[in-house]
Amino acid sequence: MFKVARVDTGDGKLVNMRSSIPVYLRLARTLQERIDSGALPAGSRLPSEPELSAEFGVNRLTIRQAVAELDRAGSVEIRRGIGTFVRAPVTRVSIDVDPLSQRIDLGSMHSREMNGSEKVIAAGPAGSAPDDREAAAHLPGALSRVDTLITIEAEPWAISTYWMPAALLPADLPQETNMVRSLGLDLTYDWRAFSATGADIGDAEHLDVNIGTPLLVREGVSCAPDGQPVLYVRRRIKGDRIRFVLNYRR
Amino acid sequence: MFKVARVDTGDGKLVNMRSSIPVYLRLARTLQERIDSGALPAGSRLPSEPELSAEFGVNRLTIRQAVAELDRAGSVEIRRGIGTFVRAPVTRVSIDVDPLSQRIDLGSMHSREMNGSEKVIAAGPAGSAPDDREAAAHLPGALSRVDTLITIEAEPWAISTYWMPAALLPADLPQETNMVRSLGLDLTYDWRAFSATGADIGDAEHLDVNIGTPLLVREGVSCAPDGQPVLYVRRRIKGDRIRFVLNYRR
DNA sequence: CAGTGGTCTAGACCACATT
DNA sequence: ATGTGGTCTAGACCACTGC
Repeated sequence: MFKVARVDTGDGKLVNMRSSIPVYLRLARTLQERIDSGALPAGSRLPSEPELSAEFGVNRLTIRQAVAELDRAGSVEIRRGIGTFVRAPVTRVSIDVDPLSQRIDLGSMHSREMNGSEKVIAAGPAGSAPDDREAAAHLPGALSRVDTLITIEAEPWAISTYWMPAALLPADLPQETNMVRSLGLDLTYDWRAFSATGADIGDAEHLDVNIGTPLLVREGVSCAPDGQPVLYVRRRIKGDRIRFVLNYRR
Repeated sequence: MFKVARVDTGDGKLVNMRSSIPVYLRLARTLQERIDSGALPAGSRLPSEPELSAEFGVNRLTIRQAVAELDRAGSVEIRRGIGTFVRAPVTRVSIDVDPLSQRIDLGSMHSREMNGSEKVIAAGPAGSAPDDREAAAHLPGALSRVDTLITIEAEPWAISTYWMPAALLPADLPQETNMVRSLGLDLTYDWRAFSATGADIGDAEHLDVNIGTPLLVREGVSCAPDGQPVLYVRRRIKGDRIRFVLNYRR
C-alpha cells in the first residue's frame, strides 16, 4: 500500500511511477498526521517497527528511516528496548535577563534552587582551531582556553569555552569551579550574541545527545574595569532546555 | 580493518568483541580527525562512498551512516551527484540589536542592501495546536494567526508566525507584506526570548533544509501604545545564517 | 556516458529493558 | 524468554551531475 508504485514497461523491467517523494518521507508525514490529529496522543507508544513494517508493507529499515525523521523533528522519543513514544510539547526553562545590565547568566540557576556545577574538561593554550582563531580576533595577545561542562541536577546542560590572555588563567584552576569568579575580576559586558548550531562530535559526547542536536549558542566579550576586553565566552546549551528572556517592560 | 572484531566461541557462533562503539561512529571520528588534522582541508572532496567502503572494508551503508553524522555535525556538505566536501567554518551574518530599544529586526536586512521579502503562507483563525495554545497564554481573546516566509536573495531564510486579536488582522492582507507594518500600529517590545529548536516537517519544507536542522528561535510579545499586548511573534531562522548581537558598549 | 549520492529490500545478529 | 530498537551486510535500482 505504501510501496513505490511501479509499472511494467513491457520488456520486463519495472520502472518507478515517479511520485518522486520517497516512501520514508511520505511515511513520516503520515505518522506526523496521526500525531497532529490526536490519533497518537502525547505519551502514547507508536506501533513497533515490525508492526509498522507489516502495516505499510515496507521494509523495517524504511520504517526506521521515517521514525528517525520524526525523532529529529522532535515529534517522538525513541527509547531503546522499550518503544517509540509521542513527545509532549516542550516547556523550556526561562532565564530572565535584564536587557541592560544582563548581570544574570546560567549562574542564576543556582538561585533557582537547582543543583548545578561547572567542571573543567580541558585547559591550556589556544591553538589554531577555527574557534581559537575567532577568539584571537576578539582579544589581544596570546590566549589560554578553558573548556567546562555545566551540569544541573546531575544532567549535562551546557558546554562553555573561555578564552583569555594567557597571563589571566589562574595557575591553580580547580577542577570544579566558577570560571568567571575564579578570574577574580569585576567584568562588564561588551557584547553578547545568540545563534544556533548543531552538536558536533565532541559536544554530542559531553552533552549526551545525538550529533546534530540543536544547541543555543550564547557568546560574547567581557571587559575588565579599565575597559580592556579580557574574556571571550562561547556557551553551547541544549536547545530544548532553555530560553533566554529579555524583558523590556518598565 | 574497521570491521567489528569477532571471536569464535567454539560452537561455531561468532560473538562481538564488544568494543561497544559502533563501526559507523568510529568511522565518523576517524574522518573528523582527518579533517581536523588538515589531511582533508576545507573545500576538499572526500573519497566517494564506494572508495571509502573499499578502504575500510565495510558496507557502503555503514559508510553512509558515518558521513551522515558528519553532515549533521556540519563538518561536511553532501552534494548529490557530485560528492561530499569539507565545509569551511561558518561565518554568520551579524544583526546588531540595541539592547534597550531593540528597534532592529530582520527588517534591518533591507538596509543592508539585501533583497528581501516576506510572503504570507497561511492566515486564519488560531486553532488548538500546541503553539496556538501558547500564544493564547500571552494574548487576550480570540486570536488570528499568520504564517510568513522571509526570503533574502531568493533563498528562504526564516519562518515567522504572528498571533494577534482577530479584530486586528487586516481583511485585505496582501500576499507579499511587511506584517508588523501592515498592522498599522506603533508597537513597543514587551519581551523577546531566544532559544533553539530543530526544524519540523513543515519548517524543513519551507526553508528547504533537512528535518532537524538547528533553527534559532526568536519570540516575543509587542504592545500597542496603550500598553495592551497585541502581538505574539515566533520566528524560526536558519541557524547557520545569522547571529543576533547585543552591544553594551557605551 | 560514467560517477556520484539516494532509496529500498531481505535477512542476520546485537544490546537493552521488561516480564 | 520475549519484545523492543540498533547495527551491519549484500545487492539492486534510482536520481542527479558533469563530461
